[in-house]
Amino acid sequence: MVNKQSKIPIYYQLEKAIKNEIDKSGMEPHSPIPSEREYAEKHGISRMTVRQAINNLVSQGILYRERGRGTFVSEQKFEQDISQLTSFSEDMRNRHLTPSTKIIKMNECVGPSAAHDKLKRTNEDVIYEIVRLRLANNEPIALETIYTPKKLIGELKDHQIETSFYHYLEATLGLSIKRGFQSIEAGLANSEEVTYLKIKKNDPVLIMHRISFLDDAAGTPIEFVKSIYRADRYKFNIEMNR
Amino acid sequence: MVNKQSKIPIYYQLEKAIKNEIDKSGMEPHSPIPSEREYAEKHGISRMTVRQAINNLVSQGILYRERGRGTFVSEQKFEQDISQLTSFSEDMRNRHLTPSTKIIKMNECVGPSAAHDKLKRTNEDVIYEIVRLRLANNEPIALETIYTPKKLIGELKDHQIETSFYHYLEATLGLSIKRGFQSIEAGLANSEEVTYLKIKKNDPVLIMHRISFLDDAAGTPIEFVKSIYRADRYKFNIEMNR
DNA sequence: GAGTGGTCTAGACCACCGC
DNA sequence: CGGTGGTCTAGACCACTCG
Repeated sequence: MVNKQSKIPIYYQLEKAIKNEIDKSGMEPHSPIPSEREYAEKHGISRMTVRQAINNLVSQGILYRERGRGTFVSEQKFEQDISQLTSFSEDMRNRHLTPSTKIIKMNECVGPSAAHDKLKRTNEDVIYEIVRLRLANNEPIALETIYTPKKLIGELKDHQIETSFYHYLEATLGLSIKRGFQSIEAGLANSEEVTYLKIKKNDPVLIMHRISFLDDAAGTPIEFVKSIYRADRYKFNIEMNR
Repeated sequence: MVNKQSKIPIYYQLEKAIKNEIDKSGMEPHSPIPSEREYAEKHGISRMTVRQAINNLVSQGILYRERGRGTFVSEQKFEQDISQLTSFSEDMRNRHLTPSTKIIKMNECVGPSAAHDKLKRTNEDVIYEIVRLRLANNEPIALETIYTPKKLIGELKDHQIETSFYHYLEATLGLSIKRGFQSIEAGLANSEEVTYLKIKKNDPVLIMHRISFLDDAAGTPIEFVKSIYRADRYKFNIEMNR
């Protein structure tokens, strides 16, 4: 029930109440909720206020309207989760595979370099170069090179990057990643890649570049990554809206 | 100026008018637009109607509000446009290239086939198979095969698919595409691809598969596409959120 | 205090759907 | 036909910002 004396806006109370109703009473997708006029009368509020509550739920993808028919519970609640930035480890777990990591090498570099440029660092800044072999169910899938500024990461030990780098950034350092730009190309494996990925010379590979940015006002670049994926073991899946 | 007699909703007219104002008059980010009451008085409409127009622009990321201060032009206009489903033609224009198309062949097929399965069609349904060579600045970029159900598309003529298939679906047929699933792999060019794309045997290529769905309640599959991109001329760019 | 956006009311007419 | 959501009005009071 909504409380008209409360400082909390009525539309907001109603929004939460409707959401609760759907979750608790286990309403099926495509089943109708009461009409706007019913809600208005039941709570003794204006229909426009009811509409504001329902509008919010519609834009959250929880409800949908059909003119002349009514308002219904949506099927998919997570329209926002489309095309999410994921780490290799998360990606593999989504595919029901077990990720693991083998560190090939770790260097500290000063500029100038492409990585200094991409990460918007001065040439004096130290940047880690970390090369890791990524495996799924113990099969090599990708050879990955991460560049990340020491100033933001601090001293790095091997064991900290033996699992998920994203997890380390987020859980241990408390950094929050906001977004990233990826590009995906095709190419042929070079001799180093052939060795680590256990494929043949000139086998096709997917080449992924990514720059990720922190969720701060400046949108600070936090990592620049180049990954080489075995084409016979990996493909990118993307859901897109129009 | 809004027309109160028009069948087009006032809020929608105003929404477009404000958007135009911002684009045309080259308003800078963070500069204020007129207040809601000003718009209401100027057009002789209710403030609630003005709010509906502005709300839409806010949710599109074009404007932002600050309580007690006003409504302002946003910095980034296209937060929503992340990872958008785009046609080849749109994609090329975004890259400042001129797209063109050469139709290789067009068949009508009945099932069973993988396309019938993907498009959720019965074996009796006729499905178009359209093979097109896609060029940018007259250079071959991709060899594309589209499967689309005749039931939804109607009779197809060559000239209707010489430009953008999406444009034909949307502008001519009035179909609205909601979302699509894409996968991106790497592979080696086969002899047919070599010929059309003017590359060498065993050159690397990007293989893209896509299924797109209509914006109806059922989410009807409207196209299943396989595209082979020249790896030396094309890469996919994706912006992702976390 | 004047102006802004945020919330809310109590109506109204319309287009559309399903019976 | 009655019920639905879509649009719109002409007000109102509030919380907030700024000079």
